[in-house]
Amino acid sequence: MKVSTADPAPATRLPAALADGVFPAGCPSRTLLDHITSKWGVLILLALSEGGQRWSELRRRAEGVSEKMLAQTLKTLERDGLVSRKAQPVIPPRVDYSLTERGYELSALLVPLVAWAFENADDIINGPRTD
Amino acid sequence: MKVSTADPAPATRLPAALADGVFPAGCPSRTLLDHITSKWGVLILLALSEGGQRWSELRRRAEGVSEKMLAQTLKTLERDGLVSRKAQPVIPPRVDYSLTERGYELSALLVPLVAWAFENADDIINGPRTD
DNA sequence: TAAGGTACTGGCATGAAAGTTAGTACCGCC
DNA sequence: GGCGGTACTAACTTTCATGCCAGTACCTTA
Repeated sequence: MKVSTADPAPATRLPAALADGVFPAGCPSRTLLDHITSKWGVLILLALSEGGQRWSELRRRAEGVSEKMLAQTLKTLERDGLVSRKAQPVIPPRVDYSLTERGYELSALLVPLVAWAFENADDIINGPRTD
Repeated sequence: MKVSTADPAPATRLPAALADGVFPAGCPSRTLLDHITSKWGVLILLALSEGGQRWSELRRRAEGVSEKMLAQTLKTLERDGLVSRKAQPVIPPRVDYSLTERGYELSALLVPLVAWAFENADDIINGPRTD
């Protein structure tokens, strides 16, 4: 089945692995995508793309995140090997989070996306449209 | 407040508009990001990045999507000016969906992300990890 | 005539995601 | 001595996204 017939040449191509261009339902990439494109996942990865940060700073930067969600998201990202957690056994607890190498790889792709969203959001959401 | 002190130089930078690197809660980019990083939003944008397609083909390619969710997601993306809908008033209904110029802009950023996820997913989710 | 395909819409139900609140352990500050 | 800060976890509740099913309108094929 031929899919692209006479369309504006897509400079970017889907992974060839997709037989017939179908995104399989059980595919692990679905899960991973869910993690990294989750509401708070994106923001946390973005925040960390600027360098290691502490719990409380992440809370401040991802405005509106609850402690629960921050903990949960960080745990998921850590399990996925995107974020590394370094806890120092000092008396007021101090934990630093940072991106792993893999995390940086990802954030390099994520940052332009968010930057684009940031630039276009106002136009699109509040838009020139009046309806 | 200095954020990045001695971290692996991030080649990619966040939009400078972010004061203090804080992602504001009420920001329209949050909404837009929610739309494009939604479970089905990503897949539909990706599918369409290969060219215009019909309703039934999108259903097949975004495996597991329900008709309701497909309709809803397409409507949101259309309202955001990312997808355009062309309905032909023929007798068995025929509707073609495609990306707008803005949609293509976005998909150019989205495709590498998904490709990366696709490549790394197996490793990360089912992983070399045994626990 | 009945089934099936196309492109939907709407209602009800449910389950997962998210928010809220409270608790922990230890310390410094006033 | 009590409050606040740090970095969480756990229980409870609410909200919402999603799923499932049924219906529509018209045509084609069997």
